[in-house]
Amino acid sequence: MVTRERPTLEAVARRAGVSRATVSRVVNGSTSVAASIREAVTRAVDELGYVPNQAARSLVTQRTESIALILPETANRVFSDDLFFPAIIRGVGVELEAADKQLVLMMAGSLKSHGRVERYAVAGHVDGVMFASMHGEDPLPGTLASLGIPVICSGRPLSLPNLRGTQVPYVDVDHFGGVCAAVRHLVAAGRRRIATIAGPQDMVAGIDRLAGYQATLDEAGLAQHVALGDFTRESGIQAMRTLLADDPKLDAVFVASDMMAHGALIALKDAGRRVPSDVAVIGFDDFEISRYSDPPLTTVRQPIADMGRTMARQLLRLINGEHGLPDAVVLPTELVVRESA
Amino acid sequence: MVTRERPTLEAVARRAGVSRATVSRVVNGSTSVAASIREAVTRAVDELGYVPNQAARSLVTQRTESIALILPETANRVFSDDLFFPAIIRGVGVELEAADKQLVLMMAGSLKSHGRVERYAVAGHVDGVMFASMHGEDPLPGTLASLGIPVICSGRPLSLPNLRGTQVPYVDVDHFGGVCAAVRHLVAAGRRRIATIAGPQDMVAGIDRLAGYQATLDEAGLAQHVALGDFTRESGIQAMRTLLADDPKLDAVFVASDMMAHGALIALKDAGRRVPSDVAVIGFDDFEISRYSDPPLTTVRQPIADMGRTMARQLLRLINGEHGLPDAVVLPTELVVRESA
DNA sequence: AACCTCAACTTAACCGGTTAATCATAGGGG
DNA sequence: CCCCTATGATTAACCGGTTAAGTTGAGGTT
Repeated sequence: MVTRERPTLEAVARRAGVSRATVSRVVNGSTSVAASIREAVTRAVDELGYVPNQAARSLVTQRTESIALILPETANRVFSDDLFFPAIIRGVGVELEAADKQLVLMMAGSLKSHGRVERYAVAGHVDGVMFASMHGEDPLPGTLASLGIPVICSGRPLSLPNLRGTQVPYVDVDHFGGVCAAVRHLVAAGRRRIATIAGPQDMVAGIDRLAGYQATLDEAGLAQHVALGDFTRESGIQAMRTLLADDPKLDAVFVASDMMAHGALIALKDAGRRVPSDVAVIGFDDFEISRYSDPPLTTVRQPIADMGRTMARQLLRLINGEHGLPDAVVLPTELVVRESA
Repeated sequence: MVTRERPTLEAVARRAGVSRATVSRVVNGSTSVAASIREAVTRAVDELGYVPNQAARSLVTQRTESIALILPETANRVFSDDLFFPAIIRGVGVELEAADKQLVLMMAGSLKSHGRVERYAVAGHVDGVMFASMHGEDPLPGTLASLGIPVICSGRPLSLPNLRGTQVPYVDVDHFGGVCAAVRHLVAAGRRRIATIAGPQDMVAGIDRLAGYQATLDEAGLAQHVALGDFTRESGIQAMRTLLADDPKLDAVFVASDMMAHGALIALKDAGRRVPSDVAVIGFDDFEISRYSDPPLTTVRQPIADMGRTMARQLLRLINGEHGLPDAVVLPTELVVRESA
């Protein structure tokens, strides 16, 4: 294993018979270098296989060309996270690759890791930080932002008001609108006893989706039946059983996540109900598995990868010091009608 | 947005009334610093909120304290990748966090991105590189290794022999053993017409699993029926139909991935076969969804997160210059018996 | 008291780039 | 013919750490 010495600017300069500064200019594509010299330098670079040392470069430029993505590694991580984060990562990755930035992934659940993340960002190891759907009210984004570090969140952060004036910009999807479309679809189909399985009320996704359900039922003048779940399939099963016990004659249920919706389908089948004839079911997410459930699930599609891309784009702008960026970007959701409703 | 000046070593030194070198020693936990001085420095560090500048540090130490994980962003990415990579990432993340290293994620599919990855690694931006299950014969791991960069692969790399003597170490699971256990289970249950849906033959997972099937059937003196899939559910459906058409009386099928196994279940139901009474089905992966399929899937569990952890551990050792590391670590697989076989 | 040792600190060189300030040279204007 | 100005290169300072080499002084020897 030969740890071959890597050529430095100096070496290239000597070989090309010019100064370090000139080589630096050529490498960074500066104008005002004579064509002949430029060509000589380029040749030397190729011959030696020169690659700039990023550490040296960032030391002086104060830029690292990399971005951190923080994933919440919470105690109660749920399976659907494993369907959500890859899509986010993919979206982010595409956009960063185009901008030739690197993606640094960090998990942050414990307080200890919070410190780690903060120190890391503050140490100037990254040019900006993205947070993927935090649970609860996490102070970290605000803290970093108030330290002058470019930050963006996926999912509207909870408790925005009192962050000492530091508004953390975010990208989210239109939970509310999507749910309204879903519930109206149920109403329009003549359903009148429409229940919901809501998500955890410490997450925006949980809160907003429940709000959408409530608003639409109010609008239609129908009674509400709410059960709570935590986005897991198992909790969907439990919640569905509870709802059936409370109101055996319910004829539809809007479920705040696909994973819970699958749980609901299982519970309904166990209870001898047919979907959609007895009970209509609509989920939220449009994960791939929902195309293959029994019956295929009608659901609200959220553009997850797009969220990742948008986050990355916004953050890059922030880093470039662009002004007048929106505090919030809300991407549209869309009702995908299959067979369950 | 106040981009507050970060304090430097110099500032801390002035405040504590000592030299930069002394502060550096304290920060790095060197011995041979008087307790009183150490305490004064620590206080200054706290008061100023000093955090070392990583760029400056790596410039001299030639270490970045970060590790790259390369994911293949192939044209035909399949859904099961989204179940596989998060687990790998989680495993890797846990191990790196414990070692206080950072994880840099890179996608590498196109040739262009190959160059990007190579340049990045060569630029000394990371201390080592991990490759997650590459498709086909990818020269990149070998290239980097021969450049003296610590490298490790998840999944035995194809075409090892001719890499100019550079053997790339890897971590893999015991595909062969797992499949043997699965197929023997079928044989022991009295199944005699055992088909298989194999994975793509340009991936070790595809190749080894087919080999396991073939070896076990040889051993049992049974005839082989092979159909090929590409690890997608859709291809599982197709392959199962083909197998049924070829041999309507088959009584078992080993499927090389859970996702394809679900496809097979769908196709079998469509064809009016009951599982497991008519046809037994065994998959490979043990993804969470397989606990909830209809019927719950008997499958071979592979410890994916463990693979990530092991990869990270091995790579860290490699980076630390430990000798006598095994070229290969093969983790055990385990048959999980549910209801489909 | 002079000398040596050794622990603990400081000095200064260095890592590999960027870039402001400086300098050389050729061309144009008076 | 001389001076001034561009143009394009070089010089050198700097980024913020680490660490080898050098300095200082307290304590132990003889």
